[in-house]
Amino acid sequence: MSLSSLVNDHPAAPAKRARRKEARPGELLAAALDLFVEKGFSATRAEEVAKRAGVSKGTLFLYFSSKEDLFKAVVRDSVSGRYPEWRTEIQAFKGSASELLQRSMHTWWSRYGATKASGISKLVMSEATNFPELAMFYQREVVEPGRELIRSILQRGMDSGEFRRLDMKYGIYTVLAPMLFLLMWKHSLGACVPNNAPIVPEDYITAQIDTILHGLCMPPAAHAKKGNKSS
Amino acid sequence: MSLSSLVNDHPAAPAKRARRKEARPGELLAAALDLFVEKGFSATRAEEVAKRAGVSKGTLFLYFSSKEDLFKAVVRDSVSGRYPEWRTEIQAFKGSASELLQRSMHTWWSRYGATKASGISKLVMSEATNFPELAMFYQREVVEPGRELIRSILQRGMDSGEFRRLDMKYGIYTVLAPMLFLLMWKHSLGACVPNNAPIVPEDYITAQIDTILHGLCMPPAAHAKKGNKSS
Amino acid sequence: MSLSSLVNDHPAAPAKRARRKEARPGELLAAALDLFVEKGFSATRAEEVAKRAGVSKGTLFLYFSSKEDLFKAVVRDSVSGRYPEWRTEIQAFKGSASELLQRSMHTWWSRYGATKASGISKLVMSEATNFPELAMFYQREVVEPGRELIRSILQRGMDSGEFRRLDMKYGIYTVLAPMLFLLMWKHSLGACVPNNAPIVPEDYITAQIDTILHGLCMPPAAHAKKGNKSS
Amino acid sequence: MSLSSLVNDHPAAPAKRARRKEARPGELLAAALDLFVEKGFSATRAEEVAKRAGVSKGTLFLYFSSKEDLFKAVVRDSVSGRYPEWRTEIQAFKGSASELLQRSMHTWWSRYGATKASGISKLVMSEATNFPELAMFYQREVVEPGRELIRSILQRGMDSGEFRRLDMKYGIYTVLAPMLFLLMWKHSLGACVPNNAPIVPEDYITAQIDTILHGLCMPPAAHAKKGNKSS
DNA sequence: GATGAATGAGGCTTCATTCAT
DNA sequence: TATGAATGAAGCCTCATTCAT
Repeated sequence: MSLSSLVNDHPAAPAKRARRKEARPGELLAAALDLFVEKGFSATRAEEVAKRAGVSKGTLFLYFSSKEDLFKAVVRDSVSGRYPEWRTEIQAFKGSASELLQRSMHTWWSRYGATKASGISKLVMSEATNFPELAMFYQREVVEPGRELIRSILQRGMDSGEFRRLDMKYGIYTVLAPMLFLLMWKHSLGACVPNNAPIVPEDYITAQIDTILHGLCMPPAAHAKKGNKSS
Repeated sequence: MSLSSLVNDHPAAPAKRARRKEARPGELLAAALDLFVEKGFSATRAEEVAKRAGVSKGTLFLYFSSKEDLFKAVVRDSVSGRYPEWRTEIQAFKGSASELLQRSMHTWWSRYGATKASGISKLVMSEATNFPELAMFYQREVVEPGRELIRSILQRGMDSGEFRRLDMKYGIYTVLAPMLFLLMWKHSLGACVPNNAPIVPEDYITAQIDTILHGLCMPPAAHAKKGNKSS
Repeated sequence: MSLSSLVNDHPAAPAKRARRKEARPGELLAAALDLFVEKGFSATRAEEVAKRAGVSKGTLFLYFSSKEDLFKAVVRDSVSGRYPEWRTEIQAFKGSASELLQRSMHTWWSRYGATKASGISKLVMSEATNFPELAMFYQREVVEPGRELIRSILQRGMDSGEFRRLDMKYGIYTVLAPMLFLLMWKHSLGACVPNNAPIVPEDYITAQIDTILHGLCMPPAAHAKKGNKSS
Repeated sequence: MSLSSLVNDHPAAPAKRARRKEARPGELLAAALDLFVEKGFSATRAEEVAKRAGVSKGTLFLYFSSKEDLFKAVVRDSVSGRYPEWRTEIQAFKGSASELLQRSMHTWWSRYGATKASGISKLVMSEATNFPELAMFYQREVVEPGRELIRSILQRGMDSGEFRRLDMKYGIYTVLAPMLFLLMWKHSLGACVPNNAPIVPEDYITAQIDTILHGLCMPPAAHAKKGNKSS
């Protein structure tokens, strides 16, 4: 199973030889991705992007008419159409819905969340109000399909009787929220606040899955001595 | 129970000329809150804040020594500084931990999440890497105390046997993640994407609480007796 | 003998009792003198002057129409008409011209150069090009009379045969240059450069007088073995 | 003997469009020198320097990271950095110490004092207290080496028996003071006061040398044989 | 007269963007 | 195409000066 990356990894470099002109936009996008993720939109200097891409400032504007344009291109470029593949893998999964959910979330982290590329999601959320058009694009191309995937996993559990019947509209967020929270955390406070007990993403996810699946409350079978919600 | 006002309510200016030194900081803070939430920290122009507060550029710097200082003041004014009260109310709460959790989350929303002030949390997460000092300030003044509050609720449930024993370190995020996700959503994608099925915060929270408490899985023994959302 | 101060010392305070309105300008001038000398014209803040004078910023502008105006007033105020007195004392001096020169220079230092008030001379030289009118005033009121005094001392020495006959026009600078140099040094580089061998004004003056009177060269009587200028 | 050029002579720009990166710093330095000397450091506007150099405000900061940096560059360019050459020439001089002193002082004037660059010395003394770092820079780069040069001349005269033995610490000022005084005079009072008998620098220096070497007093033995200015 | 809150021109500096080469 | 020097609008902040109280 390979819930492959949601972000293009610019395989550009044909063989590291006679590439140049054709590779330019890709190199610029890669450099811009790095810097936007690292420093945010407004703190990223056009010249720095150019330098990291190995070209001059002027060249950058040959390919992108403005810094905003570059940013939009980075976001658009980062979205790859790998959902079909992912969807296929999920559908092909043999095992319980719980297992599928576990696998999916951990894989999502290792393939996407842990990647620098995940910074794009953080970036889009951060800059959404300044780039509404981009937000809509991202919503349409990334969020909705992702939601759909989560929905399919939950549906599978409900259909099999493994999961309780929940309002699907909000049930999806049970999975989505912890993941996006982790992303945001990693790229914001977690990245700049010294912390003696930092979040270990794998442990975090494991713990979240446990609660997502079984809840905080003692199971009713355990005849809770006291404190049960309805007792 | 009244988790009293989590947010300052800057009342309208006294008259026209009568507004004096005492009112200025509040007016500036209110204007700054509006603009920071609306456009982000970097994109907000000091002069614009002043103008919205009805004063000149220079006046702003009479009350806040720098834009960053202004931001800190907004955070303090809008977000932190109310924890002691909230803490007291939580400790005074009579009822099960589940009920406390429910009340706390709903109240958190109505008193903070639903207000403009909540945009600050989104803002800090968005701009944290550019303003590490601000991020640390927020971490210290807002995040840590908030975590402590959640911890106290969960501990109460565990002590009473109502909640399962969880690793507290990650257990906290079970509560924190859905709330911060909602905030981010509201202020980023949710704010600029037309949606025919928008998240209704109260319903979202209700649903999240249900899952947090009971999990997605069917309870092992109690055959479908509970867990149906509509039952 | 008292070659009294060239600068007014604001004897203002009538008896430290019912002074206020009448004393204001004087207090402001005194405060401004301090600060201008200490920090220069442009680095001195109007508000700081007011604060040191114990009044509000507005009051300052009640008495002086602008910061430039204040500066001019400070300089004009600092010039007192004590030359007649000084002149008298010099004329009354009994002793050789050499002794008179020595006494005059040392006294000049202790009564004026060592005083904070000497900063005015430095200030005028520093700001001369920005305040030409002030420079002319100072030239007329301070420099010319001072030059006249030096001239009288030198003339006395020449008349008595004690001094060589020199072109008086430039001879004056033999005395003036070392003194003004000391002033400048004290208030500029000497004031802000850490120095393990700082100039001790009294020693400096003593040494300068020695050279002024006897020159660097070995006296001809000593049958200079070699290196004599004209030998 | 040729105490070669103490000052950079920024030759005119090559053409009109051809002036490129190599010429810019020199043009900016020349413009800055003009303005700093003319108006002082604080009163000189960065934009004005740029305009006089024929470039835009932004270009200035392409070459100098700040106004202070620009000033340091002016100092380096106009004043220091020529000492080694000068030192060599002094050491190579064949003749008496008196002659060396004469030549050095007159040359110092024609090569430095008479040029615009000398305004820098006046400027530093004027603004030293406001820019301590600048003052220290000047002290280190200009004053100390200059003092060393004077010391070497005096030492030579003492070693040869031509000069009396003096405390070197203060002896240096015998030479330094008249020169710095002349500089100050030229750029402050002398520059803005109409004068019907202005100082003629060459005559001033000649006269000062005479006194420095032989003093004001009649030589003890040689009855008026020398010391007359015109003899 | 006295106050001190308010003003706003103006300074330094940054940086996206242009354009001559 | 590519370059990188040049531009200049715009941002933050200061502070002399004004003016309502």
